[in-house]
Amino acid sequence: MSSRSLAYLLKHANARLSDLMGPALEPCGIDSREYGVLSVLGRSEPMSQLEAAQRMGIDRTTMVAMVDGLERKGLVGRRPHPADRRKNIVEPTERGREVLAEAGRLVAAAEEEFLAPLPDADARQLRDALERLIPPRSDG
Amino acid sequence: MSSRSLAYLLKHANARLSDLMGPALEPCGIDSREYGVLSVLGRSEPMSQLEAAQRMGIDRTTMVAMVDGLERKGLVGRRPHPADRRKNIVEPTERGREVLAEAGRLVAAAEEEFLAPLPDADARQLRDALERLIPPRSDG
DNA sequence: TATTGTTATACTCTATAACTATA
DNA sequence: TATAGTTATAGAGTATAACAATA
Repeated sequence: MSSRSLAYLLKHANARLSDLMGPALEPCGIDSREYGVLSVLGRSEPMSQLEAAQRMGIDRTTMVAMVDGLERKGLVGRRPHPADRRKNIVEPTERGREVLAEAGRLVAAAEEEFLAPLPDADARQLRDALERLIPPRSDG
Repeated sequence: MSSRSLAYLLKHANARLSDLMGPALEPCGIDSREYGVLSVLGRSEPMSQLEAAQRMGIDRTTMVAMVDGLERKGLVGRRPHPADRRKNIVEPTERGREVLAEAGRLVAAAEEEFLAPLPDADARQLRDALERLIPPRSDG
């Protein structure tokens, strides 16, 4: 009866991982939200701002600000979509890909630290369970 | 390589559960944050605002506003601590306990819906894993 | 007319700093 | 001097509404 609620646990799990990721990413000059955007933009086919926003489950107006920031840092570039000039294709720059690669290693380490209290099998199962609870947006 | 990050999964798990809990609690006239405060205040010994805040991992200034809201709704009452008049003892009213009981049922149903994609054993293991990742504040 | 990007704006949640009263 | 509650304020993160360009 005194067990903590699932909402509490998820909220604080989130907070704890953020607390690990923020400092971990500092050497890269990006925060965890920017890492999220960069990894979406860098890991598959070129996509528009709207597509990227939808894949992350954030609003397109939020994506504008995120891309602005990453562009100022020289990590992504905008160019018009050749077939539909309403759209911006947003892609990581060369430097952006380097940062993404390094950030990926740092994030993996942070996740590992976060999951350290769990045996490997339990950590894998936690991830699997969350994957099943959160259906992918379009592809994944 | 295209697997979604743990941060993404936790953030969206959080969001999905909130989306379920908000509407579920509407008949009670409270939101999920108020439910959290109410359940902390109702489930163990009487405690001060600061103790409640610490147990929830939120700031004492945030707790002021939460207790204000619950007090306006007639769900909790403040009274001075008999031995230390700097402290407020905050306790659910009779109506507050009724609301808490009903809200507890609604939240349990919302959690069940959230966890529906998982077999019972996996759902239990998810909760256990999160418990181990998030150390309790003082007792639990 | 609908969609994409953009801007301006507002809202939610939370914390920090400073004050009051008590200890 | 330190602690508990309070207030005023500010910041982060997000979304909504309205506009321009394009489809």
